[in-house]
Amino acid sequence: MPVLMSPEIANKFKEKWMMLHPEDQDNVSGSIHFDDSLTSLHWLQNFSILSANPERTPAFHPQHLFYHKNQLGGTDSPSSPPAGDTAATGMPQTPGNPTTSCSSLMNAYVHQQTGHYITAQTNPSEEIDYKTNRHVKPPYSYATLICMAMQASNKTKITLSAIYSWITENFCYYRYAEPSWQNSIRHNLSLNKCFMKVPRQKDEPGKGGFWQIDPQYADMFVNGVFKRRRMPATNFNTQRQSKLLSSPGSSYGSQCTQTGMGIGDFRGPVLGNKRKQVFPKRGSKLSRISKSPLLTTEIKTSDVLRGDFDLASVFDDVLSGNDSTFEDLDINTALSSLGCEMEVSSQNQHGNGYSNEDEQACAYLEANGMMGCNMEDFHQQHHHQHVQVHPQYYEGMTLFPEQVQQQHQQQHPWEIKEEAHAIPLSMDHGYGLCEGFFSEMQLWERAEAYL
DNA sequence: GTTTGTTTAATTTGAA
DNA sequence: TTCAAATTAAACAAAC
Repeated sequence: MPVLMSPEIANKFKEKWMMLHPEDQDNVSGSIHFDDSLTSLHWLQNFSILSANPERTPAFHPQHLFYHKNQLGGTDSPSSPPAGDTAATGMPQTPGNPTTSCSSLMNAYVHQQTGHYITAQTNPSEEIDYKTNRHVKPPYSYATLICMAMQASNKTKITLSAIYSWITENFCYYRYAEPSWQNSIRHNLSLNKCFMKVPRQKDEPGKGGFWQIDPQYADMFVNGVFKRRRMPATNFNTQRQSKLLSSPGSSYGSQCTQTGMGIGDFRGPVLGNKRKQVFPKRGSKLSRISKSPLLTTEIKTSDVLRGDFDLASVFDDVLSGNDSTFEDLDINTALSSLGCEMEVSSQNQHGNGYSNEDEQACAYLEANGMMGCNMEDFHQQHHHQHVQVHPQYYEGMTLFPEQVQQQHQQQHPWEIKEEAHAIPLSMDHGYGLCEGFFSEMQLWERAEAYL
């Protein structure tokens, strides 16, 4: 049985569970009881879902509803879009913008196709299959597509032609579209700071170089979704910039000031409507590694702020009976993983956690950049924690810095100047981090949907 | 000649 | 409404 604390929640949850799993009735009437002392969710009720900024909601995974893993030549391919990717331009947005709230996503994410909307909850089978539908432009930005291709390739670098191939293989639209999109891809690779070119070795045959995601900006690609557009300048960058600017040797501050460090942070600021190159171009692309904010700034961040653990998915799993057991819903264990007993990766050994939401958001973003670990490894090593993790989350999910290090060593030749160090976190710190984390993920709002 | 890569410019779109 | 991200188009050069 799940261990839920708040009696009301527990009872509601129990009712719902019993509707779905009447076979467990015996257990309930038996000796098993709701442990009210160890895994209380009372604290959840203190979180303000109103204050949570959906734009910065790190933990919600729309793939949960829409991102299916198909197999095509060993690569991942999407069907319907991660709604968090609002980078779509070819795809008409719904009046109720799917990015505006988690609950709207949860309850009635709608996708427009040929003039009518699809409600995922009511009829998920109507998801658009972009792999076969040549008429609907995938609602992914080019940057997202590039990242998808890179990620699907399971290699650290990928050629332009491979990017083309992956896109055409997995998105029918581009198979028949005018080839101008390839120009846009190239343009994106060149202009987008997130991508860096890896020159081909002299003895390496072939045309052109390789491309990879600049680890400095890897945080922009989360769970297959390229974060989009500017952060609110006032609540994201202000403190961060002051810190970064005061950080010796870091040029990050001057850069992020330009655009708020949103994804698609193209090189050079925009003056009026014209872009003007200010930063060192081409030649400096490869040298950016050394000035990565991920590697030079003081806060290496909290894993708990990563947000890739989607507690709601656990609810989903349990309620859908998707190979889950009640043990899988051991919220307490999950919370332990997230903070209450967690270790925090931080460069700043003297850090006291995060003083406000901005810091948390920044830390979260930076954490993402460091978190490229293979979740299968993670799951194997931490299965004892009873945290059921959706397979589709594996790719981007990381909770433990050692996996990051391992991953970097194994798969990413990216230069890591400084390694994150795990430091013990006190309960107070952990609680505070938990609070920040969950206020961001609007967990309560999601959990409420089940009650 | 084709592909790849860079750059500029204009336009569209979305968030604040 | 404004600003900036994202897209689109195009020109050009270098490499294959």
